[in-house]
Order: sequence, then C-alpha cells, then structure tokens
Amino acid sequence: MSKLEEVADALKLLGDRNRLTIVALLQVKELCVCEIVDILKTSQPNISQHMRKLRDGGLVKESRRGQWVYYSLCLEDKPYILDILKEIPSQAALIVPAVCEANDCCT
Amino acid sequence: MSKLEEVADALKLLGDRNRLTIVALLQVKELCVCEIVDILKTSQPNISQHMRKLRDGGLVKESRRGQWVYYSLCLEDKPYILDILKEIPSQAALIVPAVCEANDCCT
DNA sequence: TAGTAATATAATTATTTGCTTATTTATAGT
DNA sequence: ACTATAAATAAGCAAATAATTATATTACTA
Repeated sequence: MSKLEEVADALKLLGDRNRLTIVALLQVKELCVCEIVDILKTSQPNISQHMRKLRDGGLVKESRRGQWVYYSLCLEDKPYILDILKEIPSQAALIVPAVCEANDCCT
Repeated sequence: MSKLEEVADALKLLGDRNRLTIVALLQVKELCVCEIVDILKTSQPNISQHMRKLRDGGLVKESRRGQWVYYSLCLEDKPYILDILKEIPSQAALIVPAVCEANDCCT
C-alpha cells in the first residue's frame, strides 16, 4: 500500500464524528469502553466496532485489565494526526467520572 | 456545526484515495478538469463530482477560463491539512502535459 | 461453580458513497 | 446559427459503512 493510501485510510477513520471524538477523548486520557459508551450516548457494540477499526488502523492500542479494556492513543509515528487533533477543542469536559465511579474502572 | 464536525467532514473528504490524490496534485499547481481525468484514469463525471465535493467542503476553488475550469487549493484557514499533505510524497510526477498540449488548456 | 458485568462478535438493516451511463449546459470556432 | 469540446448534472446501481439487536466470550465474585 502506498503512503498516500495509508494516509487516506487513516483520514477515513478520523472522518467519522464518533471516531474523531473518541480519538480526541483519548488525547485527554486512556478510557475504558464503558466510559466511551457513556460519553457518546450510543450502544456498546457500536463503540466496540469503532474501537476495532481504530485498532486495526493502528491509531489506538488496547490493554485489558481485569474486566475492563482500556484504549489509548498510538500516534508516535503519525505526527500529522496530532496536528489534526490540535485543531479540535479539548473534549475533556465530556469526561465525567459518573460511570467509572459506579464501576470502579477508571480512576 | 461544531469545530469537531467541521474537521471530521474535511477528513472524510480527504479519506478517499482519488480525492486525496487530487488535493496532492493541486499542491503542485492548479489543474483543469480534463487533466485530472487524464491523470487519475477515470471518467469525467466522476472527477466532476469529486471536485464538487471538494469545493462544497471549501478545500478548493474553481475559476473558469474559456472552455476550461481550473481548480486550485483553498487551504489558508486549514493549516492542519497542509500538515497532512506534507506526509504524502509529491505527486508531481503524475502531471504530464500530454492532454494539455493537445488541448491548449494548461500551460 | 453459578451468577453477573464488561466487552466482543455475528447477523441484519438502512444509509451513504463512489462510480457508471446518459443528458444538459456553457463556451469557442467556423 | 451550427458544430465541437469541456464540464456539470441527473439517474441508477453495487459496494461500503454505521448502526441495531442478539448472542458469545471473558473475567470477577460470592
């Protein structure tokens, strides 16, 4: 696959409102699936499938800890994506620990 | 529309192999439709429709000169897109003036 | 080890998208 | 005015995509 195609594929991943929000959220801190579901107000399988696409595209990595799967950004080799994220206002305010306090998942 | 949605829409536009190539080509120089058709080896209506999307998304501007419509980049207010384009190898080699010499469109 | 919670996968559906073919509009040249 | 060329638009279609619902997997806990 050419470099251009690689970039196009990454941009296609980010060209979705939900996925771009997820990546922006992960810039604040790593999150578990349940918290992303809670923030984006959509179904758990929907988020699960978005996370798989982001993982297959090499944009995030996962780490299972107990019951929970935590996702974090993986953009060391993709500085242009960080430049894109700089353009987006911080999504930090969306992260409220309600679910996590109930679940004891994210500290 | 939120800033995030604006960025997502722009990235969706660029997340297509043909459109990303077109934008990369326009970084080299403005081009008329017939030359883009020739370079990308696809149909004229296909390119026309891609150009309309890029124009509606504010990424390119057009200028008609005689029979020909020339497109050029319009990215002053979108520096993050220039950062993306830096990631892509120059597509200059794709531009060969065969069609334009026959048509007298691009100098 | 039975039950529960978190996540993933499968199957399905509805929408969107990229492309094709056919037609129309716009401009130039005779 | 008539013809030719460039580009845009319209209509139709197949493939891709985002979402939903249902089910399976994994891990903790009592």
